[in-house]
Amino acid sequence: MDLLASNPLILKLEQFVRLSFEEKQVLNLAASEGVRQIGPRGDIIREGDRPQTLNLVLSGWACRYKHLEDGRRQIISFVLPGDFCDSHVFVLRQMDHSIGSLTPLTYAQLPRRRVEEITAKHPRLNQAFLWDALVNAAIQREWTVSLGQRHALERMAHLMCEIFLRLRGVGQTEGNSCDLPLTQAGMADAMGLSVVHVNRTLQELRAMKLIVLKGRTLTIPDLAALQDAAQFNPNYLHLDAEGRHLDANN
Amino acid sequence: MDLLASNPLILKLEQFVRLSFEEKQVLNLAASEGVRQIGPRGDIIREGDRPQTLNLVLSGWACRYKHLEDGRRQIISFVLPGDFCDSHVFVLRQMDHSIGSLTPLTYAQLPRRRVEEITAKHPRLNQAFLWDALVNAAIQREWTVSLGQRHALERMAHLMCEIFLRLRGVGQTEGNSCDLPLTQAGMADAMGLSVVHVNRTLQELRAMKLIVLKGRTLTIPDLAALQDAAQFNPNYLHLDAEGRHLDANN
DNA sequence: TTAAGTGAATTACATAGGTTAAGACCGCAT
DNA sequence: ATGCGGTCTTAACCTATGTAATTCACTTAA
Repeated sequence: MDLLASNPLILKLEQFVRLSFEEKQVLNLAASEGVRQIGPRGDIIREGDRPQTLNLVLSGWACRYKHLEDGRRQIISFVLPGDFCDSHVFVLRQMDHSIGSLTPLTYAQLPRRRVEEITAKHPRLNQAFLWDALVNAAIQREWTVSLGQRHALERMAHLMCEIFLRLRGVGQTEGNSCDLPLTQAGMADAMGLSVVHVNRTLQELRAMKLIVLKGRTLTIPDLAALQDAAQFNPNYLHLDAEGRHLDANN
Repeated sequence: MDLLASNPLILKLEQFVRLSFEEKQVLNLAASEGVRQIGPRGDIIREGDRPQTLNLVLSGWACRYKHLEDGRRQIISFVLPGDFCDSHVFVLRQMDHSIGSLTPLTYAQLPRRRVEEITAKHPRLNQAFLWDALVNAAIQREWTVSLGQRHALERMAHLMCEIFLRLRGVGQTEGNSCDLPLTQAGMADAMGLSVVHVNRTLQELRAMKLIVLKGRTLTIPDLAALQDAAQFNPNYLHLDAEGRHLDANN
């Protein structure tokens, strides 16, 4: 397995800090232990669980979600390759939400002790994990803005910009295309819209030539145009080049 | 100043971990240095800023918010007494949102070095700060659920349950009443509703006898009933008694 | 080869919530 | 006391989005 070149966690963190060879080795080792697989529509963790491991997604998509009592469901965020399922959970008693797979999923299950060991020995990795957690918080804030203020069309366009850029950061895009393994029902749960309206909105985005969506493949012919339609400002992803200030000493 | 008894940060953190006398002293000292005041409707930090200090709210309310280009505005979260304005910001380059005061505000401005010193010397405080940050993330996730799935009435009821419980945790309630220094326009910006609809919804909550709202005082005659109306489950605030497992050794 | 299941698309209709506008109320500065 | 700006309230009307139901395409499984 050629993890050295393709470990999505490394690719992601290197958007923030250049890692030393040793640090990369540590991450690769971690990502090769305790690897699990599950099919689509499975739960990795359920609300109420008290996980003693940290899960790192290596390939496939998952999502955080929460059900209301009457069956309504909200997808809270997408967990993409290179993302942790439950960073720092050890501090809280129980999960306050569930995490489920949207596609077949490969993930590494790291025991608590292993995580603590890595962060203790490698302060810069620890720093990078913190950066990652802060970016996730920023994404969650941006979802608040989308759900609160953006109309259906803007909201969908915004989500697609975000997903495309996040996937690009972990080497999962090809040109202006990427995978979008979401059903319209999935999009609906994520955006707080009905399935019918998701469909309408998708048609509209297609008619405007802002997206091409065939099967599970999303193509964005003109990213700048899509960003405009979404009022998308990438600052919250904190990918600014200036972020690369913590150079490794190798 | 009798901070020992009333420092809201200490009150909040002690919901999670019992602090030693020394740890409390450290927090009190921090909260008494560099104290600032500003009036209502001022900005403490603006999107794009690169803060070199950490602000701790001692009294009054603030909010995180973001503007869209056409003037729409979303309040992303409320910053209450005992809350940090910008935890861990040092890691990110720039603020991706602004923080403004909703009332006259007192806050302590801690220089970066001071914060790093405290977390380095007092691991349990560091742990408690982490708990706090994780609870904030959980609150943000719950807002995602509210904005995505809950109808206006549930959403308003939910917000009021949350605010009441958060304020109770820092000793800012009296019986079943608390301060609610929000205009209806403020609520609208927070809940993604129009002012008119906030007004309608408030009338409805009043008619159902779920809340009494006079001036800036909110009274909740029957918290359980309000929670029901909101489908409110407090688990995401992580206040479970079991959380008190990290007892101090004093 | 069919049957069953899932996802996409489309139509007709219903409604929660938005918009605009106008009064009423209240504190405050002159 | 007067006027003024902020806030709340209400009304009339409008629209973005939801609901329900149907059809079509495609896959899988027997």
